[in-house]
Amino acid sequence: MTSSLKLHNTLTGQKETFVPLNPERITLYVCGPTVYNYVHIGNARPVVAFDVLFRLLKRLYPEVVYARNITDIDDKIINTARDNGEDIGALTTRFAEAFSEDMTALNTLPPTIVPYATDHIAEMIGMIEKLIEKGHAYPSDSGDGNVLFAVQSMQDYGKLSGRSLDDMLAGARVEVADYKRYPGDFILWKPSSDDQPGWDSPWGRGRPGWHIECSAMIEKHLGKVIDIHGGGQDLIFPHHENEIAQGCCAHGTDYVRYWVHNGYVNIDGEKMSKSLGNFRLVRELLKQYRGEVLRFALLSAHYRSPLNFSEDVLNQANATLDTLYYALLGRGEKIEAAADVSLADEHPVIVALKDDINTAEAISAMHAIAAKLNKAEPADKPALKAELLACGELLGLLNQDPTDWFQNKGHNDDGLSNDDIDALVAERNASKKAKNFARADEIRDQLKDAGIQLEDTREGTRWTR
RNA sequence: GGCGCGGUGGCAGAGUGGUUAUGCAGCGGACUGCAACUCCGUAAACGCCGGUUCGAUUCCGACCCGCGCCUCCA
Repeated sequence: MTSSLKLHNTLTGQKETFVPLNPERITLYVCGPTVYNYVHIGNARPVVAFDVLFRLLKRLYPEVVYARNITDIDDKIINTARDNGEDIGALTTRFAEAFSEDMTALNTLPPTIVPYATDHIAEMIGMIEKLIEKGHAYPSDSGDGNVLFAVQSMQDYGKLSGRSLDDMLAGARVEVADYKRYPGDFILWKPSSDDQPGWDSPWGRGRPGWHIECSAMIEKHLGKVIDIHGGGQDLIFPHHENEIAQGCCAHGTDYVRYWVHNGYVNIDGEKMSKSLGNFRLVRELLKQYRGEVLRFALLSAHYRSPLNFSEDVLNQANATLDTLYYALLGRGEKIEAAADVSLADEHPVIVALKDDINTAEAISAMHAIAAKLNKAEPADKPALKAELLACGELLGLLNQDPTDWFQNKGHNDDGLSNDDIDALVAERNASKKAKNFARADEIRDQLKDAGIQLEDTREGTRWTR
């Protein structure tokens, strides 16, 4: 009997055994970006975390359909385009591409489906009509073109975020507006002025509210009820709460079986956010650190814990990856990874990941394999190397050639080409042979000052940058 | 005000009612012309106060501190 996948479900606050609706076809949806600027490392956390879940699910089940949307209609987009004097379509295309590039640099697999909100306006309108029909939504009484969801029409509204309507109003931060019958009601459709993008609808020319696109795209691509819906904790309320309201009330069914939310990336103990301005763009970080370093840093803590982001964390991630890549590189001998090695169902790394995606535990297990690999007899190395690589594959790590890892750290600020270095290394070896250790050490120090380390192995000298 | 989360060794970060997390950094040793890598060994922690228990970092309660959501936000 193999252990089963367990996931923390925000709906119950418990770690639960994952029981799919249909074990032949797993459905996963993760909220993607609203494309009006570059994403920061906090935005990248769910993408990387759920990429690991996607990889794990693919290992455990025959088919996994993973959808991650692009929200390309939103007031922030409209405002940014106006400020830039840029066409909205050009803006959203530009940042959707940038997002895709950044996430590729973090070695995330492309989702099965990347639906765009503006390709699903008809589905959204259809869903809103259904909600009105069933008495869960209404066009505003003033006839101004707004359509609202009536939260009081839903028995257990607030169950995901664990709050009652009374609690929410007590916060006194809900927007009271005269087009709402109840202050907690939220917008499904809003009118557009002539200079704003809009689509014809039964309620006049307008555009969708924030939450409806996810519900409509989930129904179209994954079904009325899906297995797993992921996202950052800050989406629990109102976004996911409202998605539940829309999905459950429109379909008269459940909406999502397992809600999975990742914790924040913090800076100096505070949440990284666009509004606080304390964010670090993935794009900027990639100039200084390789994508794998960023990915490793994001995976070094459990996905639900806060992750304090700092230079220190990134440097440690880099050093730790060095250790793992050294094991793959070997002590100068060539190690060919054995072919056709697959991890046992109860392999420590798989067991760790099945326990609510415990990546820290999985990485620890990888270190154990690396240590074994370092110590192993030559005959045992190919299998261990293959095992370590297979573990890395599950986590989306260690997919580079070890020599490249050490020689191409991405920042060649030493001004030396690989050929220059090879020439100096050759000169040093000649000096060593002539017992001219002073000159040999001089060369090594010179290279060291340039950030290049030398290692003398039985198979010759190798260098790392 | 309502609801919720967390405080682990220098740093990062898992986990557990009683025996090592793990990694980075440190220290000692082996290897090396000297290094680096690797190996062997080593030190160091569970916010504070009570309670339950033979025994608590792990369970319960209070307290202190930090953070988050209730508004756009991954």
